Amino acid sequence: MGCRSCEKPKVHYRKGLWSPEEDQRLRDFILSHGHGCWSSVPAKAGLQRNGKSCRLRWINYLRPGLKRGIFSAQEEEIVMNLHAMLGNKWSQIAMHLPGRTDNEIKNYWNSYLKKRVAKTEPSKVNNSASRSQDSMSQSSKTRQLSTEFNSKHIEVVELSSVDSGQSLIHSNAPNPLAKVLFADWLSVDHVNGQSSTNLINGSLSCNWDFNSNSEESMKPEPQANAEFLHGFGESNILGDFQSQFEVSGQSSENGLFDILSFGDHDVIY
DNA sequence: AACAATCTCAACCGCTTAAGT
DNA sequence: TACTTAAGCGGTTGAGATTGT
Repeated sequence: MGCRSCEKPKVHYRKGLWSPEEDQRLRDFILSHGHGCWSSVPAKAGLQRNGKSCRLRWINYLRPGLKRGIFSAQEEEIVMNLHAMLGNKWSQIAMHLPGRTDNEIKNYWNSYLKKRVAKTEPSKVNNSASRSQDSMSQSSKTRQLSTEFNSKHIEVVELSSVDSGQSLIHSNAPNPLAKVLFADWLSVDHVNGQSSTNLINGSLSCNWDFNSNSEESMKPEPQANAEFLHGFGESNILGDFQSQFEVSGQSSENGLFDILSFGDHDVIY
């Protein structure tokens, strides 16, 4: 992973909250060039931030596909159930909540859900995260997690391997390209038949049906597609990717595009 | 109205892991 | 094989907002 091309200029990095200008610079840069090596992004984008800060800002705030706003009851339930099974594995929990970041889930848990759960079932909370549970009950519990977001179906990956400490994500040799691709867009990287995204002959298809009564379900920004997929330009992934989605020319005020709708919670960029 | 307490959430920190040299 | 470095993750912090007194 070492990246020789990454310069390390001795600059005094800015800290603290990001200004709208910084956001715009970072967003513009990544959408047109991709992030590549994060440590080189600040210099190239003209930002006085370190790469880590840029990466975090992108992932938690600027990245297309992020769903902001309050958690739905279904999302809450998913978080609580997954936390009961996984503990503080926020990134794994986030995989099952498209558009939510691990940071967001973590904050939501710490500020709200933890207290709520503690109030309702104190004894259960104390034990749940650290102790393995009956695998059969976990399995059935997991199936209950197949959740509908206001009639829009999301199938949650089965968690039957949690007891043994195995990865939550079923790995039927997923294509790493597709994995990165979707992880970048949506933090969803379970790319097998159990999940909502499928890998077919090296290309990526999307079966999400969050919004079956509209055409808004998946609309990656067209120009960003090509540039955003840094390092993937020579594969056929891009073409496949583009062909899978109906590309909309509609843009929002800030120059980005509607990507997803989740029931009542439309995501606007 | 003023202050304190509490809450929220963006961002930082430090550690671990993976991969390049 | 050891070293280096980027990326990822979870814990923590702190500023601003909100609520209570």
